[in-house]
Amino acid sequence: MSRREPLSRDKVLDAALALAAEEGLDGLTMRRLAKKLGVEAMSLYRHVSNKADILDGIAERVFSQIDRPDPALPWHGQVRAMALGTYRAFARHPVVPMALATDQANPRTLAALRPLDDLVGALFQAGFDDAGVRRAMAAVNSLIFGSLMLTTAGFTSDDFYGDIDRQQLDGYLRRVDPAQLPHFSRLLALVPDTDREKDFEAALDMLITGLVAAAER
Amino acid sequence: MSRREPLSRDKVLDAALALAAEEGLDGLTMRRLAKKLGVEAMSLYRHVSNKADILDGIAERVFSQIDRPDPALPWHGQVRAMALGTYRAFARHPVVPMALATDQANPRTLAALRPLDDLVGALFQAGFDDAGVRRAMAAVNSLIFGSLMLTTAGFTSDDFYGDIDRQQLDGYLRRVDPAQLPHFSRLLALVPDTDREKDFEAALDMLITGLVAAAER
DNA sequence: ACCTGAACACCGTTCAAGT
DNA sequence: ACCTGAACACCGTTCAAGT
Repeated sequence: MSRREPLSRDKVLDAALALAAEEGLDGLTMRRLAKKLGVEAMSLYRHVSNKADILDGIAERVFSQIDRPDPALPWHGQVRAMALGTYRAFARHPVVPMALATDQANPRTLAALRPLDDLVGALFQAGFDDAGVRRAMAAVNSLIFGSLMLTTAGFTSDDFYGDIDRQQLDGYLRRVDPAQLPHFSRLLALVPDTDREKDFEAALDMLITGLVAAAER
Repeated sequence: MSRREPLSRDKVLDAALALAAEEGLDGLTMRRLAKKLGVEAMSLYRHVSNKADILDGIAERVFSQIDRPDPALPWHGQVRAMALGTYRAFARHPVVPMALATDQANPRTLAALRPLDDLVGALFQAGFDDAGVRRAMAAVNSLIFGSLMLTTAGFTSDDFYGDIDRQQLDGYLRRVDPAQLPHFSRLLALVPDTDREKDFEAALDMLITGLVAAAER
């Protein structure tokens, strides 16, 4: 990968997202990123203040990909659209929720906070008071990022159920004693056939049922 | 800290939990952990196979602190008790959800999976079919771990709102333009006064309302 | 203005060596 | 049996130096 034109913040962030997608959060190092850009590690610091800045930058990008809700929708329709859009945006870049969860990324720019503002706006439309909005916002955000986390990490990750690691699952299934964990082992067999986005939608609809009930009280 | 008796896996894990509580996930390194135990880093490998093993070990400990649900409770009472107990156990050890979220910990022992089995068991009692149980389990787990993640990281963390960082909040409040983020900035002022466990309970109750409605259909 | 080389203070882990 | 010292291949980041 030869490079004549000078680097830029955008090019660094492009490469960082690509590298993180290929190698995971651990694989995203200043030295590897520089190599990918055909440059020495220290050159990156001309365009980015440090690694935390890179992680904030890629997180902000993902936040800014989230569509704004249609204000003509009823409030719970807006919440649903926002939540699903947020889930989809981050599911495309699984390292970003990981960086957020560990506080390695914490973007506080307008672009990153806009989706949150839209969500909060929809919840105020529902008629919650301030504390009610705060709780509802926390509930929706928790479900989104928790779902991403379970999607991304652990025994339900694509990685684990990918073709390569299929044998690991078999080994795992054999190690889980159905006599000791009867319910879990019954469930384990059907995890590979799940559509995670559909599961998130189901969870979201259950939460929204509860939100609507709470708003009406 | 002098030490005459030999090390053991349990002592290593005790020290690891303590160090992680003091220094965070980043501060938990083999070298620092060894120093805390009055030993060289390489001695740890006699009692633990590597760092991932330590993280699995402390995660398993937290899982095993979760009380089993009272089988006399109705299914949704069992789910509620499990979820709250899980939240509380992990809230006491915030580095563990972080390690789980980034797949640095992934314990697969009986002790770690027992709480999950109990949760799944309660959901089968509700009358869901296999796919319904899987979705309900994902919903509950997502809400728990997402809530922990929001509690632990980012602008709602204790760290951020601790006495030391109070000025940071003020600076943040000043940087958030109410004209640009009207709803979010309205909410921001009251975040410091929140009881995060109470907020989790509110979110959980909303989700359970939705779960009950889904089970009855 | 933009990039680099050498250096510093760290990591996890290995391996042969000590007691 | 249990612990250690030196070493290896990495990190993020600094700083003075190159063009």
